[in-house]
Amino acid sequence: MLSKKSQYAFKALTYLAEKYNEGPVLISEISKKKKIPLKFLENILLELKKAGILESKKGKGGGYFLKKDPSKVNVANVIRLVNGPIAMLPCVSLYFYERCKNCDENHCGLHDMMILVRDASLNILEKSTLKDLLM
Amino acid sequence: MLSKKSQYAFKALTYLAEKYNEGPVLISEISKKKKIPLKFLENILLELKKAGILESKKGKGGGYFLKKDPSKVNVANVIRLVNGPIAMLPCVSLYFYERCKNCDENHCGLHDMMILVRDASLNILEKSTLKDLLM
DNA sequence: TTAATAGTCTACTTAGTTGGTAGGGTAATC
DNA sequence: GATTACCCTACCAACTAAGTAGACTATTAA
Repeated sequence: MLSKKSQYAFKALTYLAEKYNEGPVLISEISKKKKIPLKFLENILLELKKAGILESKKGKGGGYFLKKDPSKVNVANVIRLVNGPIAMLPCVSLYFYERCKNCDENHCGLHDMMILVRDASLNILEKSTLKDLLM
Repeated sequence: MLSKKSQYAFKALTYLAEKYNEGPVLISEISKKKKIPLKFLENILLELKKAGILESKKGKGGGYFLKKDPSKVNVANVIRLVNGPIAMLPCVSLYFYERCKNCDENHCGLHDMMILVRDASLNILEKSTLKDLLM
């Protein structure tokens, strides 16, 4: 399941996507409009900035804004960043791989099945961008 | 991600699937062969029994065994039972549905995308059984 | 019929994560 | 140079995951 943090992140990102190229948006505005706790949102936006998805401007007239066009921001990457692995097992994760203990990956039915599930999910998430989330 | 508990459950179930129709198997045997903490495994097997997946026999010569043929035990159901929802959001879950707060499901791009992901995953998990996990 | 066996139950512990809050510091504009 | 608004550190309560302890109960073979 996606954490609340992830859901907040997507709400904030879609809000910023709607206002792309309209200049910086205040944290407090996003917080109010999307009903996200202000200080919690601060952390999330900061993290997104450090990951290169958002950009910010300080001082009067400052705020946050998307660094790239919404159609260039990949949904799978946002999930990995804020929520963690997409795969259901560490031993089938592409970005958070960990070897299985007590289990030979070459002879594990669960392993193989989870690769199928991962690829089915990624097939959708990797192709989707922030733009696709707008309605 | 699947919890350790879920991974243990699948290891135990596949072990029992391999020994289907060979009579009851001791918790201690499964624990030793699959390297699962004994008391933890006890809880898991009991839960699987209460859910109607396993059957048990007490006393000498007792143990646990599959109630149905491995090809009749659905992987998706085991995950729901031991791990919880398969969907990435409560508002798109079939068995653990919860309405979204502050968000209209009919006008939410994330909602729609997560339905696609859910269906792609279920398409694999609902069709798979314990038999498919054997190698 | 009783002793050994083996599952069942209740309760606890410990560590880590989630979802926040508080409050001050620092940098950029007007 | 004051104000604005981001940035950072720390803290907290509630919950979940993972595992442990120990007693209890039912079965069955001798």
